[in-house]
Amino acid sequence: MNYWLMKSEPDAFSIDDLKNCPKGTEHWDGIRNYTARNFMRDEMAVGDLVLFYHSNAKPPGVVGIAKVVSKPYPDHTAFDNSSKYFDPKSDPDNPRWVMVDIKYIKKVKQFVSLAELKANPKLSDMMLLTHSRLSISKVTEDQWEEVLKMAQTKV
DNA sequence: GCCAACGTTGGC
DNA sequence: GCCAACGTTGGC
Repeated sequence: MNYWLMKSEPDAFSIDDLKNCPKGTEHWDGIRNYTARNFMRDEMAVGDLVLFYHSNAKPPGVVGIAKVVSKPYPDHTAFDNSSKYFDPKSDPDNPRWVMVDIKYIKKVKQFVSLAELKANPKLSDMMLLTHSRLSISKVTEDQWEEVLKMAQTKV
């Protein structure tokens, strides 16, 4: 069991958008960063839990909990030249980019802003804070429990 | 809208 | 393999 934090811009895809998907499940397409891809491809497993984070929001922060519900599989948007995620270098016979399916679990009871995360000394090593531009980051079990405590939420 | 941080690309 | 140029992310 691993824990993750995944960012999404609420203007593009919010926690409510995920909730409103059929079965609360959507594929997490468009990851075009090797570190984030490698996490999905090599380490994510069905059942892993995810902090759903709104980036480019006012204010940014953790808004909900989701779950990984598929193994990694090729990100087909890389092959679609009408997609904004089109990547001509991704060969359908050897896909460069992968995605997983994410399922809505719940919103947090108490929103936890980036400022609050930064202000908590127990979270100073959190990958979100040390790798600020990475859209998928790891969360340790201790960090997970601390963030859920701040969010007054249990899974 | 600005810009710092930083990942990627491509020439050499 | 180095590194300058460039593009993107995302907080503010």
